[in-house]
Amino acid sequence: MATAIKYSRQRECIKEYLMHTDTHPTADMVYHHVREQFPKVSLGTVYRNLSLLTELGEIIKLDCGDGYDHFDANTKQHYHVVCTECRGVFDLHMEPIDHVNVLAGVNFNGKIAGHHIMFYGLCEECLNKHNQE
Amino acid sequence: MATAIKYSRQRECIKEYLMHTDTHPTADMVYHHVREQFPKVSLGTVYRNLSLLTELGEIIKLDCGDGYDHFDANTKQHYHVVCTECRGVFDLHMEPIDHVNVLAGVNFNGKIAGHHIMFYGLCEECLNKHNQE
DNA sequence: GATAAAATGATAATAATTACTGATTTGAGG
DNA sequence: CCTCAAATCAGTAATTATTATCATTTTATC
Repeated sequence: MATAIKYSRQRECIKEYLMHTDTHPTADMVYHHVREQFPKVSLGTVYRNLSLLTELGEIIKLDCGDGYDHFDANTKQHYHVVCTECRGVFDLHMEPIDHVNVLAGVNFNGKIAGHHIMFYGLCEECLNKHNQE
Repeated sequence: MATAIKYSRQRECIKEYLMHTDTHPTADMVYHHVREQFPKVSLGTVYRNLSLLTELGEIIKLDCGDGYDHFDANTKQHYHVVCTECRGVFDLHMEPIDHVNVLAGVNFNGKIAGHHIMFYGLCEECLNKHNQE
C-alpha cells in the first residue's frame, strides 16, 4: 500500500511561503521564515518537506551553482539569472526556447529530453551601484 | 609581490589527465587516476590543484546538479548533456547560441553577461538499453 | 649546494544535507 | 467524541563533499 500523505501545518507554511515569494530561497532561508510562525521547527523538517514537495512536483529545486539548493513554487518552465555580485536569483520573463533541444540532438547519438538555462550577470540593483562609481 | 606558481608533478598529472579525457571527471575520479602514478597523493592536493587550475582559467568547473563538481580541460564555451540514467556527462557539438542573452535581457532590468545550458536526456548507451527492453 | 617560497601528504575542520529516534499530530472508523 | 495506526515532528547524530591547517618535501634561484 502506498504511503498516505497527511497534512502538516509546517509543510503548509513552507508551501505558502514559497508561493508568495520570488526570491528562490535556500533551505536555510525557508527555515528562518518558518521559525517566525513555528519557533520550535526543526531544520530537518524543512529539508524533509522541501524534498517531499519536490518529489510531488509542487515545487522545483534550483541549482544556482553556489553550493545551496534553492526552491521555487513556480513549476512552469522558466529561466533564471544569477547576479554575480550579490548572488541573488531572479526570474526571467522570456519564452522557453525548446528548439535548442533539436539543435543539441543533431550531433548527439542519445536522446535530448530537455534543458535548463542559467544566465549570469548583474541584477538591477548591483548594476546601478556599478554605474554610480 | 604576487605569489609565484611553481611546477609540481602532481598538478601536471592532473592537467594531463583532464586534457586527454572527455568524461568530465569529479575530484574523486581525478584523485583515483592520479594515485596510479603517485600512490601517496593526497585528496587535498587534488582539490587544491583543481581550484588553482580553475582560477588560472586552464580548466573549467562544471555544475551538473549531482552534488559533485566536474572538471573539463576544454575551456571553449560548449554545452553538455547529463544522462538521467547513468549520470554521465557528455559534450555537445553545437554552436553556442549567444543571442539568447539578448532575448533574456529584453524584460530584465539588469545586465545579462552570459549563460550556461545543461541538457538532460539519455546517452547513446542508456538509450540502447531502453530500446532493447 | 644553500636558501626561501611554494607544494605536498596527512589530518582536522566546515558546512550542507540526510538519517535516526522517541514523542506528537493527524485522520479515518467505530 | 474516542481510539489507534500511520505520518510527522523536534532534536540530534551521521554523512559527505570540500576546505583549512601544518610539518615536511619539492622547486627554483643565487
